[in-house]
Amino acid sequence: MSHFVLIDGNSVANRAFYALPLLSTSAGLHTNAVLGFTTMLLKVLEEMKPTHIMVAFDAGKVVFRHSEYAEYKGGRSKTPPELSEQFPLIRELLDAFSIKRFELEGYEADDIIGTLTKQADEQAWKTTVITGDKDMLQLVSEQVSVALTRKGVSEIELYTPKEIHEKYGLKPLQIIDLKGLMGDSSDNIPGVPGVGEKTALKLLHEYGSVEQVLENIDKVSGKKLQENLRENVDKANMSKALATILREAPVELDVQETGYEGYDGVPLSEFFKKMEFKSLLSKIKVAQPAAGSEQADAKPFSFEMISEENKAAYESKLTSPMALYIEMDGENYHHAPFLGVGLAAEDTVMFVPWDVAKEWQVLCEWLADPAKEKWVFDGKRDTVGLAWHDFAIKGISFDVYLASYLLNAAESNPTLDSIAAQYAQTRVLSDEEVYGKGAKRLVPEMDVLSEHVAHKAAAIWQSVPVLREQLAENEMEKLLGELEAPLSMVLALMEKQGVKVNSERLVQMGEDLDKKLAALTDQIYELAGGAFNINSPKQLGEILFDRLSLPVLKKTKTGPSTSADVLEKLAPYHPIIDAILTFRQLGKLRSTYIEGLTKEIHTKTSKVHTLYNQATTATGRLSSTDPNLQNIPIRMEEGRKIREAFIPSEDGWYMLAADYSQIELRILAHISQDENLIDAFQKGMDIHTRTAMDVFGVSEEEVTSLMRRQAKAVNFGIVYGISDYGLSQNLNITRKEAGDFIERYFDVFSGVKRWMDEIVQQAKADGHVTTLLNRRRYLPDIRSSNFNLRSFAERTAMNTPIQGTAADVIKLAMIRMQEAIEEKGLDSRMLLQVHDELVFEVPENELEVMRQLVPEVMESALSLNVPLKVDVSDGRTWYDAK
DNA sequence: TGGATCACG
DNA sequence: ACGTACGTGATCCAG
Repeated sequence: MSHFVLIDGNSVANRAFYALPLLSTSAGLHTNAVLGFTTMLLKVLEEMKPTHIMVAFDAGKVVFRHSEYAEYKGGRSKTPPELSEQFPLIRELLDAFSIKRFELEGYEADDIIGTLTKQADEQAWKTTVITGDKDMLQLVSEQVSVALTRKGVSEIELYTPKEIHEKYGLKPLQIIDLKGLMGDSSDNIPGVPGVGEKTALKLLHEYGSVEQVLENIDKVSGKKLQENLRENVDKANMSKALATILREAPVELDVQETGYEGYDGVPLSEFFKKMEFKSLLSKIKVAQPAAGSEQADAKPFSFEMISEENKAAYESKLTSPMALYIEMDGENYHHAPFLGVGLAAEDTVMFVPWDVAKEWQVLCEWLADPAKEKWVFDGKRDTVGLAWHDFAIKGISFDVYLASYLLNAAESNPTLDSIAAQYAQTRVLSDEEVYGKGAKRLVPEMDVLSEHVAHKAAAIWQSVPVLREQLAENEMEKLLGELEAPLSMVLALMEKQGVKVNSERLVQMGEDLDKKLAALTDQIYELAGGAFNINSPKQLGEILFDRLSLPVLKKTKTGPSTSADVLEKLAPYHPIIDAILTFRQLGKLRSTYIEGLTKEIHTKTSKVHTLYNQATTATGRLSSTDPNLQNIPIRMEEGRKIREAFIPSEDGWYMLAADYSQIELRILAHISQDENLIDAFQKGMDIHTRTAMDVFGVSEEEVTSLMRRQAKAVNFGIVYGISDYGLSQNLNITRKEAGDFIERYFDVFSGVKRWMDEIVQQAKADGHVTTLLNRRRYLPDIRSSNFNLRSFAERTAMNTPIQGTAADVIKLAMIRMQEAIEEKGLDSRMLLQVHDELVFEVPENELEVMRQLVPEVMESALSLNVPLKVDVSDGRTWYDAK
């Protein structure tokens, strides 16, 4: 049966460009979009086996829509030169694949594809459209499916009328009405103001089309919505017209000419060589032994199932290096049962059920042998998981999880299926596909499970050389090898060690809170004149703004805001406000920190064992979950008491906390080279007081507490990438006043101003910013013509080098600190990291040593042109280490 | 499941 | 004119 595949070339190239790090050949030619395009093509050819295939491109400047609406696509950022230069290469690529490409002066790829799918419908051909553009869903029919690329281009999601109905409750053609109502900022289609996806869907479910909605405005619920619709009838109609893909373009293409019989490996491998796609070269040889032969496909995947009986025969297969994946039942590796072990090398793939593995002496020795190199996905998970089973693992020499995160921190928490799609030939199913999700989650039968795990191991094996190549290209080998990889082993120790919790203390605090909350609840009901759910912003809003007629100062998408900063302003109007604020505060302590924390206490150890996520944040910081130990209260005294429940795990020991003082501003001083800021730190001054002196032009004695508070807010703003609006919100002053502060700040700290301008310029030129240790963050919106997107990216460009370098520094300090503890044979243990703070438990006889050693190591982690300063303190509980 | 809120740096 | 502070995670409600 025929299968016609139509590819939206511009859309796929764009997606690929922004999803992959900016790779280039040794000659400096950028190739990331080409690589993404290639990966997608190989996948489509293999999985869809098209009999006919074609790629459409936009052509010419004047698209017919422009004459209808001058702003069309006005919101779209200019194509960056790094991408433009790749289009000719993509054309070359298609020629090498012998795939027909097509463009039509004055028309977009959408319109060409729209026209061809109409013909396909008429001829009843099975057709699949590949694109990243959701608008194209309007083309779906019984004959035509649309495959949307996801996660860049590495995954595709197939839509037939059934999926569209399931997701939106709409017929494919109603996608046009959906866009007409909600608009599309990326194409600058305005839509109706105040109507987003939810409202648009509600309206369409009721009335069916834009026209029907407009005819029935009077019946629509919601006064504001009616008003918006009435005032924007023209906009809605125009938006619908703009969103409609043309299906009558003058396309003169004989579909028979797009017939596809596979590619010739010779020109393709030539092209790959030119692009320096070394890893893909091997792949096409396998896929293309003889043109046209049915046997051309890669050899079927196979692996060895290891059992008690046959294991002896595979002892010699445990080589070095080797890829290793440990499958566990669940996310939390402190508890998750082990299911099995996948192993892979050049010509071996094995699966060992855990019951077999744990009794296989040779495997356990291999795991513990530091000379046997292991390539893994998340070595911390393996290390901690195995430690709970009393097994050791040594010799982890490459971690694809960390490598993939460094190459693109925007894709947080990389999964093995997406890594495989980007860097390997083997396809790995997502865990959700194998296990199901939510209540339906189930460990599958052994045959399914073993194959899944075997694929994972094989994918790790194949990914490593590609990842190594790309890390080298981006000069991030040291960042991985000397920072993130050793850090993961330090974090493994900290997580496994855990922190002892005094649960009696928590219970006691919980009982106190229960009493106070009960009293507050009565008081609030009385003041409100009836019972309601205080935790529901909606119900609370009704009480405050309807029944008590308090003024609405701020709104959220769903109604009037009841957030703390608004309530604080309302406090003078009514006594209920203070009661609500206290209720919220205490309620948070009870639910998150008493009940939530108690649930996480490990029954055997009476400790909490957090999970540090090393591959989540865009800036390079860690995050902590289950429980989150990086947001334990400290600012308010009542909350701070929670820290009394965090205690040393050995009798007579102490908690010791050490935090960097003003690390972000010190880093700013270093990277901006601002003389004034450097001077302040070299003189060891209080930085907020010094800022107040300079900004307000007063002497140290004349700085009032208000001036210092305002200067402190300005310093925060500087680190966040300042805006007058943000500062005015924070300080409750006018925008003008905030603007004046900023101006005066930049007068005195002109080096900071210069650096901020430069870093934004640099981000625009490179498309990314970096930290001192060359951690990289891509900022695709930095060239956007959309003010909001661009401003956000600009602030990020200013903040990320600062926050990210601070993360680099403390990570380095943690590695040095663990080394120091081991070298000196100390019993003290590192327990927690809270961004700029490290917490240890320390035996009494090591207190003196640690009070010296910890600040010394932390302050010398990285040498800057201002000193780093660390404050250290200790006590019987975490609370007392203040 | 997404939004609002609030805990931390 | 636009409408925001930077980075996280947990809990609760409502649809």
